[in-house]
Amino acid sequence: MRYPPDRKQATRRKILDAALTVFRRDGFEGAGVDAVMAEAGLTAGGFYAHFKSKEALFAEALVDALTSARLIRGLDDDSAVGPERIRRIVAKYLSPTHRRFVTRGCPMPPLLGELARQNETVRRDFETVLLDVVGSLAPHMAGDESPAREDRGLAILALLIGGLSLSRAVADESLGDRILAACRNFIETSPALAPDEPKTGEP
Amino acid sequence: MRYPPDRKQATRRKILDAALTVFRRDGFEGAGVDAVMAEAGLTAGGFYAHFKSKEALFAEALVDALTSARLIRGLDDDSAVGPERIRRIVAKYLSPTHRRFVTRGCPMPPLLGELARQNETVRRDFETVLLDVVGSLAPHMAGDESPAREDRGLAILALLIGGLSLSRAVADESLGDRILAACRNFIETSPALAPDEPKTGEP
DNA sequence: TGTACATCAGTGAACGCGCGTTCACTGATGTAC
DNA sequence: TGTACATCAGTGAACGCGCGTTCACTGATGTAC
Repeated sequence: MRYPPDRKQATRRKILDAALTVFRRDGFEGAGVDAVMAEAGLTAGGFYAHFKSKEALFAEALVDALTSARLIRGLDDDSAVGPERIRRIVAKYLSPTHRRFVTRGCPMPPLLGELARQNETVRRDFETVLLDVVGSLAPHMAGDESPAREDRGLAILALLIGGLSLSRAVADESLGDRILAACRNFIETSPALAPDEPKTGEP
Repeated sequence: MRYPPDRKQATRRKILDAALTVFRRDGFEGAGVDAVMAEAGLTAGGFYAHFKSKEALFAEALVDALTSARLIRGLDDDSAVGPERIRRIVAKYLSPTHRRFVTRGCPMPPLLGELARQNETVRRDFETVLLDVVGSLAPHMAGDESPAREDRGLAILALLIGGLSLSRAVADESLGDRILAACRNFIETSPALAPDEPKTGEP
């Protein structure tokens, strides 16, 4: 190789990161290739040396983001195990801070609606990472049976996404925070975080 | 008045209905004024005799849809009262049928992400109807205190929206159905539908 | 070390296209007498 | 009842604009000797 591939790889990464920022802020249809490249400090023409199309970029950026989703995988909370870990993830996910910083937050709330309109290939890629994320959540769920814990993981994920989406869609910020608190509380009092035994009296 | 206003009003309604169909299917940015008017059996030019802009149409269509949201208000289940009513709404909302028919379903899952990017006026309009919807849900919630019941309504709504959104974003339909079932089950076992007393042994 | 040449990531102008919006018009529906 | 005129909802062509994509090019980074 006459030319160091590291350089090109680094630019590709920059585009991928820029894409995530811009997509989360303006949506997939709302964000232009120009805007993404400008965010990466480049011009639009060079884009096609790295990606086949805007659609291909979207798929890869989304998968990339979820693959290394520190927040939702609880990577910063790995000291905690079991329900306590879920609790911490939920607290961070449904926080006013996360509500405010769309650009650096979870890509699912701003993009899930548009994703549902994408072709099957993109959605299959997403599906794979999603199951992987749930798989990293499940072991910490209360309960014995493995499929039930995964299902609870899916439900909690749905609640996180729906709650954050709702809180961002309303105009009043304090209502937004109230929605977040309501969702946090709902999870807190759910059996997903309760002690294992289903039928025990109070101590 | 020389010209019957009923005729114009009827056309306006047709555009509003068409808009909802097209917006739910293609999103706000994805749907063109041409497509909306075609769906209504009209041509694009006539649009501006009814609405100031595409954005104004979006706001009005969304509010209109939620104002008369039969499904989520449980208007077809008014025989049931209390938790049983919530149960029925949830079962319908998180059903494979609802997952499949985006075009005639709740407008929030496909449009919430884009709504969060709209200006404050639109979001304030949405906020008002949202609180009204929650207000129609709350009285049927388990529990005594009124604000707590509203909060549970908000959380359940978030879970409905998130669950349906997730189920539509994955490629595999059976996984979609599994997500729905997981969310239904999560609500079913939550204290929101449980009997009032927090500390009672089994009968 | 120095010079000539090769590579290729990134530039920027150009393309065709579809969008939201405007506007002169048409023709069906009404009123006047 | 019939004829002339007025209204105005809806048409369809046109507009400027920004989009995704293409492509001839440039110039920095490398190799050859």
